[in-house]
Amino acid sequence: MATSFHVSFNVSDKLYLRDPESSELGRKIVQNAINLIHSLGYEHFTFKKLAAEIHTTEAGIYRYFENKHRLLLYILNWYWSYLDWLVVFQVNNLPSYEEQLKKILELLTHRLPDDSGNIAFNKKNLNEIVIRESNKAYLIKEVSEINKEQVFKPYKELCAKIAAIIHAYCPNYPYPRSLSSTIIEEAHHQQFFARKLPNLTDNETLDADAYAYEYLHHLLFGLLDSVKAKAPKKS
Amino acid sequence: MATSFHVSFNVSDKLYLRDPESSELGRKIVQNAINLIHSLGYEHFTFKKLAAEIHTTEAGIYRYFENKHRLLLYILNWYWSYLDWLVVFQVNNLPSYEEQLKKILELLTHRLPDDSGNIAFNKKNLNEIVIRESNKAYLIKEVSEINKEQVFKPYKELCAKIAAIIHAYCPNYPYPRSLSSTIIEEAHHQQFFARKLPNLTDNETLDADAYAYEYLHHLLFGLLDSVKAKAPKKS
DNA sequence: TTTTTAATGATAGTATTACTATTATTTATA
DNA sequence: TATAAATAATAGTAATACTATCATTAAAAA
Repeated sequence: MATSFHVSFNVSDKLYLRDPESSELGRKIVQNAINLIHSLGYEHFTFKKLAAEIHTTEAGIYRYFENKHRLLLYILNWYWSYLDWLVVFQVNNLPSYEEQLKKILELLTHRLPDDSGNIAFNKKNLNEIVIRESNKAYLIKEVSEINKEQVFKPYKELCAKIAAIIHAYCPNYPYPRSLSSTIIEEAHHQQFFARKLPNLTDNETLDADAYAYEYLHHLLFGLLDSVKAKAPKKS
Repeated sequence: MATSFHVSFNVSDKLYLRDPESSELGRKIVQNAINLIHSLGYEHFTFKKLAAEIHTTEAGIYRYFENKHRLLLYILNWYWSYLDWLVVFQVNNLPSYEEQLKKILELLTHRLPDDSGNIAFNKKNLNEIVIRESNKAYLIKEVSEINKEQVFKPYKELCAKIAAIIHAYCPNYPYPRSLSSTIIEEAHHQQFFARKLPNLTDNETLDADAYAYEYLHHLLFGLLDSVKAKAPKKS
């Protein structure tokens, strides 16, 4: 409500039954859900276990979220909205599109910066559940129905924002949105692979996040610069 | 056993309790699982529903597979092994590495060819569950433990095979394996997005599979050719 | 301050899921 | 023909994914 950037953001009110930002219990649910999904994995995470963790009851959590998928979506929407906000405030004012794209790669491959505002969530855990669980939010049979409820809006907006910068950097590139979604997805996948299934990557020495950055940097600029070179400025 | 390429392939025997290729019931389980996962979605798919479908009992299915995740892994391993086989027999003999890579993109973005052998599975359904469900096989907390049981070997081998062709086409490219896994993953994601969340892509006119092919073709060759151009042959 | 409302806590209960166990029956093999 | 192996039929358990009810507490309105 206030102009402080606090947290509600764009998160669709379709995602919850009662706004978890509006109460202490609500905030505890989300905070602890992040940590519990992180430690158990989404499949083994249940409302009953979460309730035990925060000394409330299962029914108490059901008053806030219809089911655990909605809660996951809520967390991811928060993350996507927050990244979007970071793009607006930490990226758009950088002097060149190249710098902007580099900064975006950094944001996508590294955990959320610590400095930023009054955020109660464990950023390391949040980052790791985004990497491991975010695909489960949309790779489902019901994707088209829930898409009507705007629950992917923050993801689409983030994707569009990055696509716009790609387009600005290289107006001739014909697939800015697909490249944007590819960068987002692979920022997560390549980190996951580098950590858990390293044969699927070429990493040998770097941390997973640094590796994903290097790889995507090379891919993004290799591709875009070659397109720029082929179709030189008309002016 | 025979040299006919039938189906058992590389699929690790850790994946099943009793080999589903060894009996009529086993084959029915896998065949119908593909169709039922396709129509219900992995999350709503249960052994009880599958048992009803093929007029057997839940316990009967548990004799073949420990749980539905193992069954999914079995199906995916079959798919990855089969693709690997296709790469060996339909790709490696093509006259140029460029042709080979194009053929691989075609195989990754289009459903399995109909001609190929005595395959009882519904290829359209198989292809669609690979697109929608394959991430759920490895984006899990227990990935490292199950990885020890070799259950991702076919995926890694496929990835390595494609990486080798990428390397042959462009020896200077420093990330052939990551690019290979990216191509595989995005062949599926971009198709899914083009169908279900089209704002995440730039597709307007093509079928999802054709779009994914075009996009990845442009990405792969745009990138590799620019690397080739930068570091010309030393000979 | 009292009244009303809203949120929470405590408890119970149901249908489905994810299994395991047992025993009888059928089918294949020795 | 005996033996073993696979399947069918049935039952049962613990956990999951919810819904419902009612008492208590805290917050807001009168």
